[in-house]
Parts: sequence; C-alpha cells; structure tokens
Amino acid sequence: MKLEEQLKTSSKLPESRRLVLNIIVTANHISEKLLEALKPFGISNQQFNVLRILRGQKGKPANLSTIQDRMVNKMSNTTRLIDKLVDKGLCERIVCPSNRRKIEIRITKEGIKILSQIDPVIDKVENDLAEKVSEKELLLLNRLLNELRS
Amino acid sequence: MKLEEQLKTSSKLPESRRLVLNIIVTANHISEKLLEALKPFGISNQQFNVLRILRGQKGKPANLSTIQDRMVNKMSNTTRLIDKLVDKGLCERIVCPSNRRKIEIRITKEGIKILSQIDPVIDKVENDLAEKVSEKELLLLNRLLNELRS
DNA sequence: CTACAACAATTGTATGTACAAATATAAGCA
DNA sequence: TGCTTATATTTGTACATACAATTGTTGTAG
Repeated sequence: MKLEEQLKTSSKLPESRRLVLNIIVTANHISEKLLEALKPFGISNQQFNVLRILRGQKGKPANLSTIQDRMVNKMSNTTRLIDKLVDKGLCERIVCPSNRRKIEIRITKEGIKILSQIDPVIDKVENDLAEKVSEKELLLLNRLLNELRS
Repeated sequence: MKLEEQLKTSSKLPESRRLVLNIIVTANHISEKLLEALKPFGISNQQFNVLRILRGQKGKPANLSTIQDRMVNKMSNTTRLIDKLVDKGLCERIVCPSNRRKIEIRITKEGIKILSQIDPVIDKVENDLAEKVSEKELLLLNRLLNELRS
C-alpha cells in the first residue's frame, strides 16, 4: 500500500522522510502479523524472541545480559519479561553458582514444545511477506537495510 | 551493520527471516535516533507525530479518530497521549459543539513554536539516514517497502 | 583485610501499546 | 415518544519500553 494512503495524508513528503516513515510503518505492519500468529499461543513477540534465543543456546544456560544483547528489541526490562516466561513454565531461572551476581536462564521442555508448535506458523508469516518481492529484490532489500544501519 | 552482527548470532538465517528481522531492527534503530533528537524538547516520537498531524490541519481542529487514523503507530490510547500534550500546553481539547460525542483538538501557539524548533533537527536525522544509500536506491527502497505491505 | 569500584540483576516510575468494557451522545425507527 | 443501535471517547488492565536508582556480589588497590 502506498505510504501516503496508509497515513491518509495528502502532503507530498520528501523522499528521505518517506523512507523513515515507510520503514517504521512496515515494521509495525510485520509486528502485527507476527503478534496475530502468536496470539493462539498466548505469548508476545518479545517473549517468542527470547524463547528462540534460549533454544539457540542448545542446552547451555544464558544470563540476562546475553539475552538482552541478542534481542531484536533491546528491551529495557528483560527481568520482568523472563518473570512472565517463568510464570508460564517456559523457562527457568537459577542463580549462577560460580558468580552469584549472574543468573542462568534455560528453556524448559514445555518451552521447547511450544516453540516447535509455533515454528511453522511464523515460517508462514515470514514466507508470505518475502514472496511479495522477487528473489533478487529480497537480497537487495536485506543489503540496503544493513547499509541504513551503518 | 550486518544483521547477524547486530543480533550477535552465528546461525545462518533464511533470507525471509532475515528480511523480517532486518526491517524491525532497522525501524528500532531509526526510532532511537528520532527519540534522541527529540529528547531535548521533552516529547516522545508519538507526541511529535501527533503534533505534526495537528499542524497539518492548518487551523482546522481534528478529532481523536482522525488523529488515530493518521498516526504512524496506530496507538491504542490516543486519549492519554493527548492528555500529555494538553498538560504541556502544546495542544488544546474542546468538546465539539455540533456533536458532543466528538472532541476538537487543536495545536496551540506553543505547539507550533516547539515544532518549528524541532523541524531542522528531525530533517537532519532523516537526511543522514537517506544519504547512506544512493538516490536510486532510496526510491527503490520506498517502492519495495510499499509492496511488502500489500 | 577493608574500602571502593565494577558488575549483574532488580525495582520504581513514566510513557507507550493492545484490548475490552464502560460512558455518553446521537440517530433511526416502531 | 421510548427503545435500540451506532458512534466517539474514556477508562481499566496487562504487557512493553526507557531511564534512573537500588541491591547484592565480586574483584582489587592500598
């Protein structure tokens, strides 16, 4: 959808402003799709993101700061997010025995199980999106977006 | 910056997942830059967005649903956001005389003034970003992002 | 060994966001 | 008119996010 249509504005925006708004609007659009897909499982985008990070640890525990570093949204309160996942039984938190300042966070069997149910649903959202452009454009988009963050 | 570097992951992601993550990470990156630029003025991205919408009304008042329609982030509680702007004296809210269910929201002189101070700062953020790619790539990015939302 | 700096996580406060329910007004119709 | 439905906003609750302050622990210089 054309950006101006989306924002219901008639003003002619400079191309640099269009880029800024376009990226933010598109990111919101995608986040909504993801959230919608996750809704039946009762977890949020950020909770899902953390679970995937924990699974990626392949058994090794992660501490809070590691998780925060790897999150898509550098959340400012991972403590409370982990609280929610612990409440749901999807991960567990124990004090690190070698350094009691740290905590060790692990995904539980429950967590692994719910992730395996979620995986195909998220894959579909991602593929549906990517199919809106050609293979070549997909690679190009990824390259250009990386450059915007340089 | 390369996406994998940003997320500190070593896994090889499918290109469709890279696109999803790339857009969200880039949008966050841009939002942070904007927020940083707005910080000296004590207003948030969304408050700024609403002020710009109100200025675009050119004297005509806007009601809540109009604002909500035009917002970049379709915020789920514009009432409370307007409260904040009213508290700061940047806009005013009066009950619409012809239809008392509606409210009329207008930007104040104060609001216009602060916007005119903010404008060049935001322009700079937008231009700095756009300069990271060529003119041609800028247009292409805007076209492809529109397609992703179709 | 003690004092202090550095580190890791938690807590508090304010704002932002999603969703549902409540309130108030207006419009339509028997 | 009185009843129902639709419209516009507000309020409540839960979660997400930014930032600052606090707590508890470790490491280290003197």
